[in-house]
Amino acid sequence: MVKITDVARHAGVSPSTVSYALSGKRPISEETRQRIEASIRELGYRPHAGARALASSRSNVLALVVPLRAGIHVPVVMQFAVSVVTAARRHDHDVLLLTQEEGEEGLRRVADTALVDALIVMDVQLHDPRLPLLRALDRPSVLIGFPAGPAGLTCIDLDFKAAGELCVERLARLGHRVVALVGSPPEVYVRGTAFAQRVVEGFTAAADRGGLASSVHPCEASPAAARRVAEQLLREQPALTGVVVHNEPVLEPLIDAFGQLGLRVPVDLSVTAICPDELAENVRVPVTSVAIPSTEVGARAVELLMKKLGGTDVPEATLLAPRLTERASTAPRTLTP
Amino acid sequence: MVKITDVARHAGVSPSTVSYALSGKRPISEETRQRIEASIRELGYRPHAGARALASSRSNVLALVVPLRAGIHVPVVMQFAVSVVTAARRHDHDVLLLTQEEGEEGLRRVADTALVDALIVMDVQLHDPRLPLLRALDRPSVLIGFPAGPAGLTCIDLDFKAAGELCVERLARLGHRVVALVGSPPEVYVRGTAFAQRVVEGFTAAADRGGLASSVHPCEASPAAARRVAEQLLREQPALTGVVVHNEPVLEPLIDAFGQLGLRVPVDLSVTAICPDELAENVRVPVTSVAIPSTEVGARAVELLMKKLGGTDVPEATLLAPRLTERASTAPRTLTP
DNA sequence: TTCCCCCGTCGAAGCGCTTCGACGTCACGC
DNA sequence: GCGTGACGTCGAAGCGCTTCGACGGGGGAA
Repeated sequence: MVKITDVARHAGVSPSTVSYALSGKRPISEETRQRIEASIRELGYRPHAGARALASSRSNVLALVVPLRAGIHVPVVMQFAVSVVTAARRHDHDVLLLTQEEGEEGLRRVADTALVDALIVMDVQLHDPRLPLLRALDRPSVLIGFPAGPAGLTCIDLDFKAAGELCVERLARLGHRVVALVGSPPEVYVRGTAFAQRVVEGFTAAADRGGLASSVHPCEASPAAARRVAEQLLREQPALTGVVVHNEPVLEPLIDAFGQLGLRVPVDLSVTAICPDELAENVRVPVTSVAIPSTEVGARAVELLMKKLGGTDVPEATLLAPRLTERASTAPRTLTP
Repeated sequence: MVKITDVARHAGVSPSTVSYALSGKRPISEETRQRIEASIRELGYRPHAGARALASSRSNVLALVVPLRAGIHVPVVMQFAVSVVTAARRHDHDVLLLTQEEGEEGLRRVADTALVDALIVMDVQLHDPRLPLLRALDRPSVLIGFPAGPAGLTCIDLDFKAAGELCVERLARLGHRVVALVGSPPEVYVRGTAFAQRVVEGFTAAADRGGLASSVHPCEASPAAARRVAEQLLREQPALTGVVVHNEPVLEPLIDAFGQLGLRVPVDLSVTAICPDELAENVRVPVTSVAIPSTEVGARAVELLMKKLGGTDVPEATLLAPRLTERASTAPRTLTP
């Protein structure tokens, strides 16, 4: 293994000079720097991560805690993880993958052993048991999602409430007066996943504001459940013409079910969704949707963390404005005379 | 921060004794060990990962390289990643997440800086540019998937060839004489992804062996492409009664398309698939399938790596036998008189 | 009883890097 | 012309842990 002393000897300088040339923490003459860089290349030098971490008390590793639970859409998680890794690399950091399963103990472990410098936590619950720990930890963290009491924490997410509102407003502007929300599986609400609830809030608020009749229907992530919900909607709200879907796996089955029940999208029924663009585009009828900007959230989370590591203050809350893309699943309400 | 010397003082022993008590590399009397463990708990001691890595030249971190490409089924990757993390934790290791994008340079970096002790590489291509590097690296690695020349490497995967055979044999036993394989998107074959090709090999070999008429059809991952393939199959092989699908996103759309073309599954057409059980179970018609055992592959990959790290020899190739689960999509061929 | 060896523990020497203080040199201002 | 910084570099002191060699003591073999 080639070490910093080898480089130093080869370049005719002291090890500390090599270190400073690498870190830029002290001025080094252009000429010396060139010589050092040449030696590094020639010898193929790579600083030892452990030694560096020990001496500098910085590991240049971020922890990313991913959820495993039922009812969350896996591709979104993956896309998010990839964007975190990519963003982290831009800042010369790596990413350690932790599962939710490890829980608080896992967070404490990687933080206390100085394995990581900072943490990103996904799938935050309204009353997440990890919150006190994250507040107490000496390492900065960023949460994806908003808990009930976000004070003292840094949180970022799509503004799901605004997303819910946006979907309803879109339908209202198209003339729809009776709308329904097909939401996440019941267990997601039961455990208090913030984003699911916020969609409901936004949906309901916008419907009330606009004087629309509305209802909310949690739905299991199966085609059969989708079918049941479709039947129920028809039975209970025969005047229904607008549906908002916030449940990825059910989007396509639901549209199919409506079709089989004699409701054509968008002729008889307009559908909007909150889901990844990729999904919205690949349904039989491309769906007007608010995108889940996982890539942007991931990148922004890393930026926030880097600022915090650098000692800069960052806002406690970052809400990304929803953007709705018009596709083929929405149309003005057909007025029945 | 509480360090090993603090624990040592508190327990009335020397730091080295604490270290040995922790690692078990030298015998420590039961009584002393108890005292040390009590001190550790009381003081909340956690060994500093960097210091440990520096002194022991073991970071206790594994690198996991995940693919990002088109045509691979994301939930499988995620499930695999989670199983690697879980298995690694059982061996007191953590997992560093790398993206394919980082390429060879990324592998070299984490290996040469001693950030990781070993590597797991997913989505190996037949002529993967990373192979020479992996052979040359001083750290052990395990590949998920088999390249063209696996000598000197440790590889593990589902036996996709056997899986292809199994699907055909099942159809043959049910009396089907004309079969087709709907495979991965063309680009997957173009770039030489081994597992896709092996399915084709197995499929073709078994069909030939059984004297079945067969054809192979790569297929884009979109409902429209599925529909086109279905139409093409009907046109070109009117006697077709058995289909093997190795393309997750297309499984359901394909069955739908057949339905719309007047072919009922399994009455007119038997379908088997190679895909995650979770998907096979959630199609309109639950599909008889060979599962992709991502969880098992992940866990086994970690075990292999641990053995290699421990100096034990491991087999170069580990092929997991395919297992077919009978569901509703297969039936004996209806003999037309 | 004596010798030897093994058990349990200690002390010290690093692992490879960063960082702090120090020092010489040069340019600039007064 | 001399003080005063700033610049560029060096040496040494760790960072917290593991590990090697050593050593005292006790038990078994001879």
